[in-house]
Amino acid sequence: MARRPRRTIGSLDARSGAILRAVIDEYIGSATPVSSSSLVSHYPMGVSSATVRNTLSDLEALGLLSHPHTSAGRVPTDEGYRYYVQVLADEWSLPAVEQRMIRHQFGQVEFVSEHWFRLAASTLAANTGTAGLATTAKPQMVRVRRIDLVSVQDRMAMMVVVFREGTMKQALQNLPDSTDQEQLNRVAGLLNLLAVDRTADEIMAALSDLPHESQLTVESDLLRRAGEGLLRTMREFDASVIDDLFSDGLLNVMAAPEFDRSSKVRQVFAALENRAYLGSLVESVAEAGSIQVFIGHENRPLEMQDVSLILAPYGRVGRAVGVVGVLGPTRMPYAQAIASVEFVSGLMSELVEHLYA
Amino acid sequence: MARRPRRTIGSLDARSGAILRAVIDEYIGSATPVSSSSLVSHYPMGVSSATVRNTLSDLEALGLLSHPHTSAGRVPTDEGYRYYVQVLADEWSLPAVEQRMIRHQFGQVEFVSEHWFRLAASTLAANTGTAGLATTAKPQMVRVRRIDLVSVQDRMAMMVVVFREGTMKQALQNLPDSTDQEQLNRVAGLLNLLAVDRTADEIMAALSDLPHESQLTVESDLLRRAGEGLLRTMREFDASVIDDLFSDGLLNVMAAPEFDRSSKVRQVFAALENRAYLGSLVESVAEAGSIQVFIGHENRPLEMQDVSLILAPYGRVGRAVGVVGVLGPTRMPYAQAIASVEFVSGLMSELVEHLYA
DNA sequence: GTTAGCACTCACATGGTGAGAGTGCTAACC
DNA sequence: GGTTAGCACTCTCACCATGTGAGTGCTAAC
Repeated sequence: MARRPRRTIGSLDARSGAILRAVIDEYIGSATPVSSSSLVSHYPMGVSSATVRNTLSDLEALGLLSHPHTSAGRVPTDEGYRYYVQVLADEWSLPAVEQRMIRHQFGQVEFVSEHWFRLAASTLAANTGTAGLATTAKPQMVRVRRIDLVSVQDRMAMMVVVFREGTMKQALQNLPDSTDQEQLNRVAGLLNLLAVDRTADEIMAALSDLPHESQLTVESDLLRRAGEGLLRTMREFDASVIDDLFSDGLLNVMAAPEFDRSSKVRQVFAALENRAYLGSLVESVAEAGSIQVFIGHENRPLEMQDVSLILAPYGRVGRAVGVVGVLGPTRMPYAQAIASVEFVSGLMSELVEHLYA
Repeated sequence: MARRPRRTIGSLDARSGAILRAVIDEYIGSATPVSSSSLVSHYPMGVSSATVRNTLSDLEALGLLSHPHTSAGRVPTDEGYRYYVQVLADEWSLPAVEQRMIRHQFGQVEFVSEHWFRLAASTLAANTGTAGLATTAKPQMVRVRRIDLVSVQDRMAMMVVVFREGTMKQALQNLPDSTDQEQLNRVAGLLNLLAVDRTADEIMAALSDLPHESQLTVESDLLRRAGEGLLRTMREFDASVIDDLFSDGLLNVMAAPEFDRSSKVRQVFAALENRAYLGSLVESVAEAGSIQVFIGHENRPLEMQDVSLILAPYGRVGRAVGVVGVLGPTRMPYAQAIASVEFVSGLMSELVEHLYA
C-alpha cells in the first residue's frame, strides 16, 4: 500500500538515500529505533519531519527499514544494511595516526607468525568494538620443506614437519623396534630426499616407487612407516579449512545491547564455535580474493542470523592464504570496520610477502 | 539468635549433615531454593517438616545455607558447598562402562599430545555438564632436546626447538647475510652440541664461554645470534604458566539458569579469559600435586565469584606437569565432577608416563 | 526433642491506568 | 505535483494495586 509508485531498490533518489543513510548511521550509534523528528534535528535536510515520515514509509515498503511497533521509530533491516554497505556508506579510511600505530605494533611483536594472528585479531577488536578474527595462512596445497625425526623414547619418535610456507606440524610415530637417533637421522635424510618440495600426492607416488620387499632392510621399513605418518599429517592439514582461528574481543560483542538476553549471548558464542560454517565462509572469501560482508540472515545457520561478518583474505594467491575479519552485531559500524579489516589484511599481506619474497 | 547452642561447623550431628547434604543434592538438581516440605517428601528422614525447618534454621545460623527471602526455601552458601565437598559428599566413581569408553576414545585419537588435551577437555565437559579445561604439560624447567635451523628466505631462518618433554617451539630468526642451508646445518650442529639437555641458564653460561672476538668467523656470529634467539624462546616458555589452555563445553555453563542475565554470562566468559588468575591456580595445583576445589567467592577475582573450579594435576612431578579440570556454576555436581576430573587426570598421567617412560 | 497448626512475609502474576513517543493521515499550502 | 502543520491513533512502558501461593517462624501441646 505504498502511496507512491515503488522504486526499485537499485535507484533510490538522493533524498531517500540520504535518509536511509542517516537512519543507519543514527541507529548504529544509538541502538534504539530512529524517529523522524530525531532525524530532522540531527541531520540538516531542509524538510520537515512529516516529509521524512513519508520517505521512511516508502523505505519500509521497499523492505529496507522496519518498525518494531506502531509508535516506535525505524530500524534498518538486513537488506537496509546491505544497501548501505554497497551503495551508501561513505568512504572511510583509518586515520594515518592509527595506521602508524598499528604498523608499529606489528613491528614490535616477535617475528613468529602466531603472534601476528593474535595481534591482527586484537587490533581489529580494539579498532571496531567488535570481535576480531584471524586464521593462519594456510597453503592451498601443502608442500614439505623439511622433516626431522627426533627420538623421544625407545620405540617412539617425534616427526617434525616444516612446510614450505613456514607452518609446522608435529606427530608422534610408533616404531617397531628400539631405534636410536643415528638411525632416525638416516631415515629422515632419505625421507627428505623423497618428500622435499612435494605435495602429499607426489610423495605417495614416490613412496610406491620404492624398491619392494626384495630389499626390505630395517631402514626401508622405517622409511615406509614414517612416510605413511607424514602423509597422514599432510592430508589432515590439507583437509582442514580453518587450521587455527584466533578471536579476540568477544566480550565487546557480548556487551552490545542487542545481546541483553543470555540466550542471545549464547548464540553469538555458538556462532563463533560453528567452525564448519566459518570454514565455508573463509574458503569462499579466499576464493573470491577480496573483502566480503555477510549480514545477518544472509548467513544460513540460525545462530548467525543476528551477527554480521566482514572477512578479507590476505597472503599470496596460489601460495599461503589466510583470512582476517570481524564478527559483530548486524548493527555494526560497517564503514569503519570495512576500512579496518582492509587495512589489516593489507598489512598481513605485506608481512607474508616479506616472509616469502 | 539461634535457639540452640551453636555447634562448630566441623561437627555437625548426623541429622544436620544429612539435611545439608539433601539440600545441596536437591539444589544441584533443581536450581531452585529447597523447602522443608520437599525435603521430607524426597528424602525419608522420619521427622516432620517442622523439625527439618528447625535444623535448616540452625544450618543457616552456621552460614552453611541462606535464604533468598522470607518465604523462599534454602540455598547453599559457598561455605555450605565447601563443607559438602570436604565432609559430606558421597564417594562417587565413574561407572566402569564410561571409564572404558573414555579409555577407548583416548586410544582412538592420534598420538599427538594436542589431541589429548582437546579430548580431555571435551570428555570432562560431556561427563559433567560443565566446561572442561586442560592445559598442556609444561616442564618445570625447559630443557632442549634438539634444534633445527631451516632456511626460509635469504636472510631469514626458522628455528625449530624440540624440548625434552615433547613440546616444540618455533621462531623466526633474522640473519645478517644471505645464508644457505648448508651453513645453517653447521650452525645448528654447533648449537645442538651446546644446548642439548640444558636449561636456559646453562645455555647462557655455555654461550658466554665461547671464544671471543679473536675468532669471529661468520659461523660463530651466526651461532651467537641463534643462541640468543633460542634463549629468548626458552625464557618465554619458562615464564608462561599456562602455555595453552583448551576449554570445551562453555555453552553448557552459559545455559545454566543462574546465568540467565547476559551480564552473568559475560562474567563466566571473562572468568575463562582471566589467564593471570587461572595461571596462578594452575601453578598452585601443580605444586600441591593433588586435586583442588575452588568454590565461588574463594576465588579472588570478581568475575570468578559465581563459578567453581575443580583442577587436578597430571604428569610426572619434577618433569612435565599439566592440569585438567572443570569450570562451572557454584551449583555443580561436585561428587561426579571430582570423580571425573580425577579419572581423566589419572588417564593423562598414564599417557604421559607411557610417553616418557 | 518433636510436632501440628497458624499467622506472617514476600515474590510473583495479573490487570488497570496514565504518560509519552512516534506514527499515519488529512487537509491546506506552495 | 511535493511539502507541511496538525491531530487522532496506537503502542510501549512504568506504575500501582491486588490477590495468591509458597514457605517460613513461632507457639503450644505432645
